Amino acid sequence: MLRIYNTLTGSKEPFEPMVPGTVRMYVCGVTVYDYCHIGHARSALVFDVLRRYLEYTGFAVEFAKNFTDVDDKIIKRANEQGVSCDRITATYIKAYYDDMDRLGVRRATLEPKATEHMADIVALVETLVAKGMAYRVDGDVYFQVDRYPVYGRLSKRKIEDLQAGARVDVDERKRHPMDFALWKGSKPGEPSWDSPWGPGRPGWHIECSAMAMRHLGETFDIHGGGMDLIFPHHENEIAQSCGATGKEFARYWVHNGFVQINHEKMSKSLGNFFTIREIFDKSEWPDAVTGEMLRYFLLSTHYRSPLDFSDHSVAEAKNALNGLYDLFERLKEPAPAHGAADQQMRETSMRIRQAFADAMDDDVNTPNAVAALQKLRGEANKALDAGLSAEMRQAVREEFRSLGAVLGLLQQDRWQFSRPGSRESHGTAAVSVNALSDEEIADRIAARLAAKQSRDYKRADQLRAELASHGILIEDRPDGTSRWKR
RNA sequence: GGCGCCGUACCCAAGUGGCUAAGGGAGCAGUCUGCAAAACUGCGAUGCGGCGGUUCGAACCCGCCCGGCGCCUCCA
Repeated sequence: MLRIYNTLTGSKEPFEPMVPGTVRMYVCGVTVYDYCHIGHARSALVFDVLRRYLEYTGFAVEFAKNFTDVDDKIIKRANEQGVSCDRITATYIKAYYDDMDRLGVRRATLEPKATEHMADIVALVETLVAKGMAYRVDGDVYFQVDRYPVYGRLSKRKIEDLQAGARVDVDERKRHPMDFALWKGSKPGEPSWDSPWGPGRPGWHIECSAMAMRHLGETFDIHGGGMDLIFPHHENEIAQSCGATGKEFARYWVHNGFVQINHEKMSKSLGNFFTIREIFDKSEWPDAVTGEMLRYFLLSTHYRSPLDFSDHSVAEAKNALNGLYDLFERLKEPAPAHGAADQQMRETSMRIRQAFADAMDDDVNTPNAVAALQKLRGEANKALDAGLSAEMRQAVREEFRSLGAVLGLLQQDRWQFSRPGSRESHGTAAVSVNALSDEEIADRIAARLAAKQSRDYKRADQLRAELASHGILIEDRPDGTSRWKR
């Protein structure tokens, strides 16, 4: 059974959904005003993997991930570029999908947008006003923090401490410095929607409450996001949601750690961030970075730990992945009907499947899950030396496929993995310029084989060098034939 | 000032009271090979930032110290 760390209680807890067999989870998505960076990638990946694992263990998952498409930063960006907010959000939603597709992040089952839930948002604010938990000031509506007595229970802060440490300019109209906007009256030229308090737009926190409740119910299972959302965003979501319904909002709060650069948080102000597309587009053959490499890298650290991004780390991920794909090539070799190591391999495979599940059950310990996969690689290579039947080879390949699918890894064939120009790259011509066709490669390999047979090793090495210059590596089999890889 | 996190081999990274401290990458040596690649085998922390303490027993618990970081303000 899955045990997961719940920020609300500060401990790992056995995970049991409210409705047996179905998990309802909500994850804070992105504000669509710019390209996603690796930090966004990590967050998306963590919850993508959690969702995949829940499905793997048999749950149906209702997974909502929102797009924040009304926001100060969007308005600012639109004004800077002299285009509409809709134009900005459409552009970056498209970019988001492109990036996520390359990372292999699956679509959520529900992807609500704030602009499409104004009625829900307004209704929720009205409820809070009616209950005396929110008050109106001019065209704005604020949530009154001290009307929610357990405010601070998620982030373990006391209102008094916050007050003492507050560095933000306090809006004098607020009754308490920590009160936050549910509804903001709009200034001329800003996008706005009608409301009982005049034209305006929602505050940042209210949209998530309204959309989560609309799609998943007043109480649902998992709510996720980056660590930095614990306060104030998720704290405020809890206050306004629980304040409105009198019920618990999300039962398990899950937060992922940051991606860092040289041990510092990536941030725009430090100028040390990398966008996902930049990493893909700047990398060049033969060191091209693929989505799978980034995935492997991001999953090789536990989701709650900080993780340092560097080219070196991604290269290590690539090498680790390489060993796996080399094994797959071996598994494809012609094989006899019976193998001496079949039985042993079958048992090993089962044992590792269990180890993999144990790792994932332990608060989604992907580094251990990956280690299990690597362990299987070693065992499979050994079994191959001892003798594996064609059937068993296929079974081993299937094992990698099914476990890999939980992490979103190992779903490709070697060829697709190491040839970014073919499938991963989006219209990059550079890679294919000096690439050889399969036929040309086959011709040269045949020529080399002939040279080898006539003991003309000089010619054979020459042909191998030529292929190498095109990024083709030759591996000779024991029987004298060769396989190749890019 | 408040709340919290991290420090494990050359690098990345699991392990959070009790078998020889996972796994990967890099390196070195060996087997195999015309050579190479791949694969396999072996080597690699008597020690887990430091010093004390608790315990039969600690990388894991407690205290202090050193070093690094995060949140408290938009932020994955």
